[in-house]
Amino acid sequence: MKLEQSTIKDIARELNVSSSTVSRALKDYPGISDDTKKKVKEMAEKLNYRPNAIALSLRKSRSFTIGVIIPEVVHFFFSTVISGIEEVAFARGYNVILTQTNEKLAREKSSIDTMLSNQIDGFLVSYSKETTDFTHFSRLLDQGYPIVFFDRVPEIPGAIHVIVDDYSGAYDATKHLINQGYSRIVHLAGPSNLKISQERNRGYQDALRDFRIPFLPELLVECTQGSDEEAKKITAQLLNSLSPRPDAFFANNDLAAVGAMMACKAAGYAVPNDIGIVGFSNWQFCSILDPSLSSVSQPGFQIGATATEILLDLIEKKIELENFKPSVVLDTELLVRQSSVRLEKD
Amino acid sequence: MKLEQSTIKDIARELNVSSSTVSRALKDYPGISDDTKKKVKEMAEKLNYRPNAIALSLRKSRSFTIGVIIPEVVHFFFSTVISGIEEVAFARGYNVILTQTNEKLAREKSSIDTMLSNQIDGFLVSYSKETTDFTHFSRLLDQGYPIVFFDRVPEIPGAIHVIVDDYSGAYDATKHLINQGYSRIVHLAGPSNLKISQERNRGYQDALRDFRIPFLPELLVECTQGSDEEAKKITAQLLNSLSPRPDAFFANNDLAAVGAMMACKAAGYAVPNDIGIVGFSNWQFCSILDPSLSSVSQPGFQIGATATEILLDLIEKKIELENFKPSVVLDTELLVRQSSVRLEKD
DNA sequence: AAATTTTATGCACACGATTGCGGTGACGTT
DNA sequence: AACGTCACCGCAATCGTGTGCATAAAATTT
Repeated sequence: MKLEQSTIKDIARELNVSSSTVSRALKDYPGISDDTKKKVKEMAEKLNYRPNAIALSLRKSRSFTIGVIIPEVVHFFFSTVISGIEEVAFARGYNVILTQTNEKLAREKSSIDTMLSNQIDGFLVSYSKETTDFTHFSRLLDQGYPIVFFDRVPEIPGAIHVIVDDYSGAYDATKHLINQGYSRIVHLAGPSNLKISQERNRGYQDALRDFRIPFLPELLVECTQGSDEEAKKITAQLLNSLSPRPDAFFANNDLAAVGAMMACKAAGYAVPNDIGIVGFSNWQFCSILDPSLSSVSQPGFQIGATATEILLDLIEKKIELENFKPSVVLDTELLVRQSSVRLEKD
Repeated sequence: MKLEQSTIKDIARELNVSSSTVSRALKDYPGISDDTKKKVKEMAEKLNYRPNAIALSLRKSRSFTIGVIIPEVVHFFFSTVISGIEEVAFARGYNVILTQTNEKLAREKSSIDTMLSNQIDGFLVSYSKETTDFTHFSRLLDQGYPIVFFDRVPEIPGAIHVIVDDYSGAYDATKHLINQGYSRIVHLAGPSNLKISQERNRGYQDALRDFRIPFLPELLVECTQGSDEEAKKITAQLLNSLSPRPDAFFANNDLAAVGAMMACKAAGYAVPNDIGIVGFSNWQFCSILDPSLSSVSQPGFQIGATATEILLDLIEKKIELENFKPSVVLDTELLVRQSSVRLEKD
């Protein structure tokens, strides 16, 4: 059914030359007469010749394809990262093959396997929440496969990281809330096995300490799922049980911040006047909420772009793993909107 | 640097058998003794053998990879579609290679080229806004390449479509607004060259007609960009210039609906009591807005999953192009939330 | 005119896996 | 002893491209 793709041999047969001549002519090798070069190229055009990348991959053991492994696609942050990856890869002539793990370790491993089978040139990875053992990655590194980790990065030797400055982002957010006069600040934290969660937590606590606000363990709550529903429940409960009540929420992610905001409204508190809220990630919806949500923006596109540039440089040996600083930290930016700025009154 | 992958030949050499025997043993071909099968498999395990998918692709002229071409990744709807695609492809043992066109025709064509080079087994396409000529697709179809179009689909012979029932969705949304007592209903339409925009427009107008509400051309406005900013401006202007003012907005997409909502609030109108609003697509943020936004939900995941199932069936010749109905229409669902339901009062 | 260099091209093999066909030995049958 | 059968396995070609080496023809030098 499918029409045959024409090959170098077809061109060769048509022109009564050898296939090696055709190959060289197409690549403008020296030692081929301009005359035959012209003829070959015309015939290639005529036969609608398209080089077979698969054959080339086999020959060179290179596929010009990079594999991307992420927890999930339907996530604003990750989709912006993908966009950055795709952009750079396309510009430099690489393909992107994508898999999502849905936060499952088994799927992470199986994705790696099929990608290895496909002779992928390198990996871009943000690992799943289930992943606590990293030997499947370190083995790859030992074998010399280029890997660049982003966002969620493991503590294994030789791994290159592209991350954002979670610590500073969290520090700035907390500091901002303090400056706005909030003092009983809850941190809705992320899963404690993720380094990003730890860093944000650390930023939160350091800011409190620097401004001489006591850290109260009961104001630190882990939201394992990170959904708005979960945060809503937790917030409602906190507002009920704590006395005096919290007067601000710094959430590990925007959805949790939204949950907190909904719970506050439902409990009859005004945001931002009674309770201030700051999120993390700067999802698209932050600016269209009412009140609009202050959030720490992570440069997703830039993360993807930077990670890809580094990976391709590694693949093309433009940089050496040995003398490369292991992690790139991109700046976060606190975007102050309505949800954390007390209005003029009293 | 990169450690050599072990091949069938390595196993063969190690065991003093031929590579064909190894190949057959690994695949449990008949005519190989259980003894050698066992030995081969053990050695494969020991050498950490992984089949080279590239070599297999070359031999079979099949890559077990499908190409996905979409306008942009950072878009809630498309990201859910991708998720559906990835899920089905993974389950059936296929790889997904992804490119975004950023709505550029040139990029669409070049993506097709590199994918063809990579011997892709089939295409999943939602074409760019710039695309008005479809010969680059029909040529592929003529050559026998399986293509399944989704969401944005061209009117060319032999093309298979997976779409949602835009007409009914728009009809239902408009009908709902009418039932709620709104009568001067603006439609913020999409680019008129896209079929989805045309269908939604048709649903809007038919609903008006069926309920004997005159269609007023001045209430039909095209939002070419589809951003919240654009819709905000347009809405503000409409509220100012029209008399009597509009009392409802049915937007072609959720972002536009949000823009309309913001403009209404800014002009001092209450949503939903003064003005009702319904969006389209049911983006994640609809439920967390205040008031929450009614919207027509498109089953993005299911679109991706269905399109992929059909494509793989075509690839594997489980179905024939000839006797297959050319388009699958998935149901939309109107999700009624606060923004379009008048509160008890008067 | 002979020797040497240059130019243009072809041959053959490699990449890794698959597969039709043919070969080899063991065994049983007449 | 001769032949057929069967289980088991290897040879070699194939997919499309690239490349080191050889080679023939042409151009240049001596």
